[in-house]
Amino acid sequence: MSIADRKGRQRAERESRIVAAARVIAEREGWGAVTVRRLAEEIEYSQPVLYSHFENRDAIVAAVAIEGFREIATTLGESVGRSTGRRALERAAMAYLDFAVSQPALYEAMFVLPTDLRFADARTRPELRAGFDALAKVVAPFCANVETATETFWAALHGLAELDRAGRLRPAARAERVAMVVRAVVATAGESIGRGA
Amino acid sequence: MSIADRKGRQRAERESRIVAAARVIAEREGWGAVTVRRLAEEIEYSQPVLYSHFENRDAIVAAVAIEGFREIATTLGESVGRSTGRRALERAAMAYLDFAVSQPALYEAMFVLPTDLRFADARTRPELRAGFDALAKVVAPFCANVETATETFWAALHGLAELDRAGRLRPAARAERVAMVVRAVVATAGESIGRGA
DNA sequence: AAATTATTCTAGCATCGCTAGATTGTCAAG
DNA sequence: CTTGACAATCTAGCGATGCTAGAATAATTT
Repeated sequence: MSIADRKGRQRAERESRIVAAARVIAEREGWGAVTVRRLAEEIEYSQPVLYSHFENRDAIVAAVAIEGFREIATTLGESVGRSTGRRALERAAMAYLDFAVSQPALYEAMFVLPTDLRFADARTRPELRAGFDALAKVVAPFCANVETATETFWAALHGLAELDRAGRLRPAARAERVAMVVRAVVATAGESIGRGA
Repeated sequence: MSIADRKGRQRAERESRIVAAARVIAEREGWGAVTVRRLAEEIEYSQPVLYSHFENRDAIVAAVAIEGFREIATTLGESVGRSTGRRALERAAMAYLDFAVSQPALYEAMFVLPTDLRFADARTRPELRAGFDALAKVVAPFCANVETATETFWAALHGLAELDRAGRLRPAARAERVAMVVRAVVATAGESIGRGA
């Protein structure tokens, strides 16, 4: 079955070349420049070939997004490292923002463009959950209701990333805003534990 | 000059009919359904007429967005009313989220679709600033660095709105998340004042 | 009434996502 | 080696998009 294996490998490789090309073009020229014709030219095949790999253009964007979710999970994990407590919070927050700002098109694919990737749902793909778990880990020491606190922490970071990316916040104050979010999580710890849920 | 006035009025009215149609269609069927042909049919003129009002399709979206910025500013102001302190924070936060969730297409126009409306900039249009100021007003009592604190508060609300809209948070926990943000602002007050800037 | 200007429409271009049907390549059976 | 079946791929084109040039109409001025 070695020959069928080779075909399968080549097919998989072609698929990943499509995704890689989409990602590169998007990051360089924006998602508007990622057309099916352009991708076909890039991988040196005709357009219908793309549709044997992906149902439609959105599915290609979604494939890039999933790459992004995988990467942000490991990036968050690595950035935290062995640090704990407030230090871990700070590093995770900074790493999150750096990720979003340094790869805006990737981040856009993950959070702005597609809608068919469900989250708070049973069908949620594991890639989408890993990043959330990484955040939950650093938030947990400070909050009783971890799920809600993580959602809120994540939302704050996401909001900072989005508004920053859109040029709607003062770039110079980025670190200060991150520090403020971290301080907020730390400060609520006493209250929230004292108050219960 | 009454006749020229009438023409000006009619022209302005036609323009606002375009914007209104775009907004209604977007809210009912999504922005993808807002095509130039569709809008032309809606106002019962040919397509080129639209281009005598707006430079391109994006400019129509931007016009809807500006309506949104005007409205969210007054909505925030009204929701706060005479309340102060923590109460004012809570009401503003809830009003913000309600606005975003109840008019998703409008909110999308304001924050997702266009990029040519600049913010932290000298050319920032006053409509875009008013909402920010409304938030600053309720945040100010709790923070020394109002500008940064308002940016951060706004980002938290925006993140909650976006992730909520995309179905990536548990809908049932929305109020809890808002409460958490409010609590965070209140809790940081002591620290941030004590620590200075 | 004629000429000029402003207003609006018809018709079409380039490009997009996507697909049906023809064409080529591959490989086992005769 | 030939042939036939099957898989892989391409050519060509459909419908819809944003946008625009140039024709046609309406309004205003001379």
